[in-house]
Amino acid sequence: MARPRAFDEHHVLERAREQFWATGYAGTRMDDISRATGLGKGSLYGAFGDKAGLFHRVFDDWCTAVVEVAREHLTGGPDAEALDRLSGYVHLMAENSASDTERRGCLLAKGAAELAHQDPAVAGRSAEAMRALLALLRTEISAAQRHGDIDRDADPEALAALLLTVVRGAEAVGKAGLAPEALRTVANTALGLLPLTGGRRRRVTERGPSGEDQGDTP
Amino acid sequence: MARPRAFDEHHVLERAREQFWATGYAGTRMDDISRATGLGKGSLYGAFGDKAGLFHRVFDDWCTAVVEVAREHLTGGPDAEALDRLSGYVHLMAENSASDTERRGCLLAKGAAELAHQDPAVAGRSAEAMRALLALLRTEISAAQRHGDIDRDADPEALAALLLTVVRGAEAVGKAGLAPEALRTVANTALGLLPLTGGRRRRVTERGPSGEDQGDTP
DNA sequence: TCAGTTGTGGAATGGATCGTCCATAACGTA
DNA sequence: TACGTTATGGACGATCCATTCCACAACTGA
Repeated sequence: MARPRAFDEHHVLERAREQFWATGYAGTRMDDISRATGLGKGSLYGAFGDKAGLFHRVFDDWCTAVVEVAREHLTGGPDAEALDRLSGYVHLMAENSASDTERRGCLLAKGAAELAHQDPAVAGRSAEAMRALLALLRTEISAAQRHGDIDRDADPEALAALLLTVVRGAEAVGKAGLAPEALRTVANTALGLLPLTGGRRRRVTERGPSGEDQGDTP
Repeated sequence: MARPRAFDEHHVLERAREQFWATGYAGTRMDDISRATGLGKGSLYGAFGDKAGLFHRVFDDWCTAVVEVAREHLTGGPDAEALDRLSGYVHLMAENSASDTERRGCLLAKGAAELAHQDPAVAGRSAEAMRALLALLRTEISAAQRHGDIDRDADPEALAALLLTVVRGAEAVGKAGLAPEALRTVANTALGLLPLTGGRRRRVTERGPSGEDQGDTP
């Protein structure tokens, strides 16, 4: 009963995200979102409460997506390929940061930077995402250790925290203006320094034509 | 001739920085700054132009300070202590991020996150700071290689980029909510994975009571 | 001491912005 | 088809905010 919504909520959130992503929370006007989505203020406020509510919804969805990407790339395969999955994920994230020529960065980082200090909901949600990413990385590192690719004596929690820091750090330094090639190098360097065992051991930090791919992962 | 300024510019910039740091660029009102500094609008605009000008000034000073801290910790010593200087710097930065319980993060990261996409001045200044930090780290890594502490075959540029990413990444994940102990661990892990030589080789990634300091640097 | 110049604080201004309100539209149900 | 309910969109009100303006203060040089 009653009139049904004429808009696709998912589509509206997507447009709203574009706005918040480009100009931040405080820098985005509800009129911008109204124009970008084609929705009138009445519908916007009726559906999402207020500006903060809309942002929380967008931010929450983004955090979910970030963790989901990690989950897709890191889980669901044999231990024998765990190291390749880790490598693939780290390279993918570095490539994302490197190819972000517009310097928009990641909304998770941007939102946390702008609001974590003032908004407990944002602070909590971003912290939850960090914990989830850390857990996914730790699980894969343990898998690679089980298969003997990574030194069994290494602390998986510590290595996971390092890789998470490298991935998020690449985003940060990329946004701050470090050259894209340098970001790709960072992924190679970090992966090359992991305490690998036997046949997996490599020396990706050797001098040479910089930025070349070691060919182990896309 | 003419009436002299009654305020200390340095002091005013300090207070303005506190405001921008806490609430970001768009989230800070000139009234806030007027109240925080005790300066009337007339003086504020007379001295700094407008809001953007004031922010640029604050941001520029902050970037200078960030690079200066690195310079103080990384330069001016014998090659024999280069590795210790690197270790000290990375630990210091991680500790800074870990002890930032208010989640304010670093103004360099916060400003770049909010404005790099829209403001070329901010984008340029942050990129310049990144290049300067990278150069300082590379120089010290080369010094440690000359002295034989770090593997001479390693690419100093790549290792510098990695350490920069770890340092800035620690700030980012800390702001996003990763546990402070994890940040301290990250510094140890990253330093422990550097391709050290002979007597300098350590195994800081071994499992054990997590977060313990290896005792090599404050 | 007087004139000229620059600094100071806060009121005033004009435009932007969040959120509300309301007349109307679109649907299910009786 | 008539009615109750929810959606829509844009005008509107109240506030906020960056910037300007101005009357006055403080200082220097003559």
